[in-house]
Amino acid sequence: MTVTTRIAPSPTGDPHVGTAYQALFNSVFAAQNGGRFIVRIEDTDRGRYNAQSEGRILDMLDWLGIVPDASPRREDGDGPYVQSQRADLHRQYARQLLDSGHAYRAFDTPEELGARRKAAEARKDSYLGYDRRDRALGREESDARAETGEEFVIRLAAPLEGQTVVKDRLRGDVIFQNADLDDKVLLKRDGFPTYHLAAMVDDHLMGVTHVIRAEEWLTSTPTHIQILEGLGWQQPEWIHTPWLLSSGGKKYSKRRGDPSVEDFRRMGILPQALLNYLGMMGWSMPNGEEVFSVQDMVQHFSWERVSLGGSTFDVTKLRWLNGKYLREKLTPQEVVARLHAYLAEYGSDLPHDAYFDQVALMMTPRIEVLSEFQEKTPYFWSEEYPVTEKAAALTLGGQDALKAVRRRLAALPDFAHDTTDAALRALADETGVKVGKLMQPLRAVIAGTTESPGMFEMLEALGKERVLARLDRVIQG
RNA sequence: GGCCCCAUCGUCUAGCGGUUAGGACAGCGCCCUCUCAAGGCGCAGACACGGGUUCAAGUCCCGUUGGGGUCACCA
Repeated sequence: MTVTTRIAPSPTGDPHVGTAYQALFNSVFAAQNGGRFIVRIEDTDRGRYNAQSEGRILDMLDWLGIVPDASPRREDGDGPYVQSQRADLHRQYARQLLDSGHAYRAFDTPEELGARRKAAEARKDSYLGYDRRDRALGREESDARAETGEEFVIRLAAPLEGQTVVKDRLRGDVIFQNADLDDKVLLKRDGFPTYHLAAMVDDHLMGVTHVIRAEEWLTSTPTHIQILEGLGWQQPEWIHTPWLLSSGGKKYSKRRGDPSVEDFRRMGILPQALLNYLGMMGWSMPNGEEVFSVQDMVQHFSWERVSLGGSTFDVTKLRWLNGKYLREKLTPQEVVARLHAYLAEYGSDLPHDAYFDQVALMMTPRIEVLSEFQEKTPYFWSEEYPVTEKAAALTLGGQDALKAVRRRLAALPDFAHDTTDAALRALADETGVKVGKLMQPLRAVIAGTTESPGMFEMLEALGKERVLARLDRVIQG
């Protein structure tokens, strides 16, 4: 049986980092086993459905470079991969469960249920599930009431005694007492299945062999097992992955203000770096290496190396890792190409020429994320660049040095790195001042700031004409 | 509240009975240096607690505490 894994995101809003996390582990495990990884959109909650969301989730996967073997954009014989289009199938199996006695109709209205639940909470009942009152209804009565058009849901007739054991790959046997469980809704009044039914039906029909999902699903797994048993289907392997948390120790969530994948993209995080970072959340390479590719992960992945405590997402470390990719993992050509494409995507019209490459290369060790590039380089793109207070003071106080420097630079045949280097050092030597005393005012003038790339590469890039003009603009007398 | 999961530096983690408890990010210091970075070197920093088991426990067992999840006609 070929290994098949899946993610089943709900199209309710922004593409979630958790979805990317699950996509990573699911796709890596499938790839390692020569299996298939599929994406199924779970849109059975018509109330929370968001039309744009599906496309954005699929776009996110594209951007990350995670290619599903099947998805709504890549249908094969086992689809459709959009759950709402499979509702007939779900109804059919709900019916089968009903007929085999593994499920029953419940006619309680949502209002009744809500009231009873409130009462149970008020009584401080430990059992807050469905009280199973319609489970006692005879089939004839149930059929008759349904016949008259009375609305109902179909609930699982879960076993009342004994236990259900979840054989979790990561946690071992997790034992649930059936008495603690309740009869979950399988088919809602609107005729759509709940996640519980739909996911199990689809997973089975799509040949999913390993259900790899977040830990929050662990407690509903007994229900899933019971549905599978009711249908007479084989269980997949269950694997519940650890939590992704945000700084407060709470679940990582866009709603709490944590960045979405699109936010990271906008920030100028590389997809490789994001994937790498996600990979080290809860998993580590056997050799301890922290910088690794998806291919490395495919090669070395094992559940044994997954740690179970939740991991707190640290944007600072992600940024460091992203900088590492910029400096060490990407070739200079790749960096300039990525950077230019990024800037173009967000509205910049800088031409991609040799000058751009030159500036990009000298800035590479000085930025961690792509969005920092333009903020830190205004003086390369215009004669009107901001001047910091410190730089202004340096310009004012360094007039003598600036005059001397201007004279010396003006006499140079060209502004090649080595030429200006030799000239300024010679000037410092001759006048007996430290070379820094010359360079800091110069830097303040040509960059408007005291922080910049190396002086000589900067001079070479800017060129003689622009540099002298900038000096002339500030030299007084 | 019931049930379930989890627990090593601030953070991500290594450790799978015997270690001076290792690495990375962040922090701090030094070096390099024309500034800022990058880079190099170093400092500081953790086994939640209590019982067992064992010659030996961060590692195994139990309990406590703490954190999280779940108990929706949401996924």
